[in-house]
Amino acid sequence: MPHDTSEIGAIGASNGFLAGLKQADWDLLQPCLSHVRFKSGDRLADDTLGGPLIFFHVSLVACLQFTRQRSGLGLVGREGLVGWSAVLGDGSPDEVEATVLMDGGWALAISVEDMQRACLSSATLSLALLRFVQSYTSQLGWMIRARDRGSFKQRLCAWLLMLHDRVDGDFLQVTHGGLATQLGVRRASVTDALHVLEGEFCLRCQRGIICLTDRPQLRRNAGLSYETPRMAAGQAMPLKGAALMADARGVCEVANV
Amino acid sequence: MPHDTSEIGAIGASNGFLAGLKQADWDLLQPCLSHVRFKSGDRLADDTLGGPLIFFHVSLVACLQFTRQRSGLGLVGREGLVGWSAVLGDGSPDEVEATVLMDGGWALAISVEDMQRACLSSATLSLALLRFVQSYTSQLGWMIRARDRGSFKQRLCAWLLMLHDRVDGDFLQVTHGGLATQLGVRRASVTDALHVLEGEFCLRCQRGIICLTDRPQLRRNAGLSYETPRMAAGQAMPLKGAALMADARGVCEVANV
DNA sequence: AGTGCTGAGTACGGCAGCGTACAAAAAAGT
DNA sequence: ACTTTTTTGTACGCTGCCGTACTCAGCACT
Repeated sequence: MPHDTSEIGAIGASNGFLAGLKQADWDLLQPCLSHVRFKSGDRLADDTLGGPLIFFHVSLVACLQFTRQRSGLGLVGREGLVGWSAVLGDGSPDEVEATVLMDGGWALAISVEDMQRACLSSATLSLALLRFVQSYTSQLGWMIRARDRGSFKQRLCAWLLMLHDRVDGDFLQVTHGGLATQLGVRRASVTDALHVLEGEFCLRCQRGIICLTDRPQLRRNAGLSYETPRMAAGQAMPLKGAALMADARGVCEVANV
Repeated sequence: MPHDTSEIGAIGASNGFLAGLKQADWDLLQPCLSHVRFKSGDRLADDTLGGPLIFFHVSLVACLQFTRQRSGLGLVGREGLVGWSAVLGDGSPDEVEATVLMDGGWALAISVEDMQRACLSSATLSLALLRFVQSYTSQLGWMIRARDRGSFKQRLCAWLLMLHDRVDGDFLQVTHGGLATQLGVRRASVTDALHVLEGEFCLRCQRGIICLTDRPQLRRNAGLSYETPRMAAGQAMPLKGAALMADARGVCEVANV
């Protein structure tokens, strides 16, 4: 579905990766972009349109996981893209799949061939891609640390905050069961931990919805596992609340985590 | 494979990343390389020589971890390099540090400026870098999954195999305590698990040394957490034993993991 | 109003891995 | 030969999270 380029141009600015590109690189990609709408549970898969695609998220959040595995690996929202590994052109099917988390989202898509062509013709574009993947590795790394050192409550807070950063408003459309899958624990564990957090007035739960009410307290709970990868992605992601970067250090010192 | 009569040329071929470069890219890097020797416990840090450096491992294995954190993130051996994040030039000090695992290793070093210059002038070089980082994310991802789904014994096997792949011979120069740090568990847990594996005749322990004696059995223990990231890195890493890729599927089916 | 489904609350036994601690054995230093 | 340091062996109680299972409350569809 080709679209008016001016429209896409305006929209491109709302994806962190695209917005961060040099003008020349943006000009390379823009003609190839089309936009696609998704709903919760959709997979950002290769075969949505004709060939394999890469998606730049505009208003959706996807969780990544290995195909057929249940562990969640990380989140990608409007700061980035999914499908990048296809650019390398091993031809092998992507071992990671992305699933849309909430309704009402959409993204800009580009075919893998177009992206490859663009990357091969622009080193700065390739490096921009590398920068994004680098921030993703930071996210992965901290997830590992969180599993080693942290309690489940900590990880839960970090995950909720990461999602919150990538969404408009304070309402997260997720179920306890969904969280459990992402975080690799029992559904009951999620319910319990959420009740604790509700007791700390960090959030409120309704059926299928979690409303964050006290971000600072959540961040204190989450500790570095949230702060660090957020800083890595921060340049490309509009931050929630004011002066968040500035007081990251303070938050962590208080929490001593 | 790039070739050259000079010493560094011959040596470059023994680093998986460098060996996989196109001739033109290799020509860009080669004049800037110098080699550096390390011993166990050294950090592959920015200030080893004058400025910040990137290291292509030739005969050493480094474990990555967040600075001042004890969780091990992953291993990089002669298939790759460390310090890549500096190429992106955020200027911020690398949040990840690399520590040399065993004695008698050395690497080729290049200054960050030289590497940046080379990457900016060659999209294929940048993409090669991206490919390596991509294989690293695979390693990280499977570490996460291993922590969610697997037992500690599984993770231990995977880690030993990953190290084994990156080393000459069957002797791993690591202590139980070192393993514990890397894997984020108690030293006693390592000792116990190793005894179990010794009972299965997978390996033998001496003081400070572990000798692997039954790789297939270890792989059966490790499951996909080892097989998959190895395939991702495999192109750049000389594989240990014969026909390893071919029977990966078989191993995993038997293990049902 | 009736039916069915998904999401959430709650419980209980079990176990893997933790924290801590202490001692023996092997290597290294003097 | 003696001391010091590092590495390994082993134990005991604890706890966070698991697996399972059953019930109840919202919401959708007819």
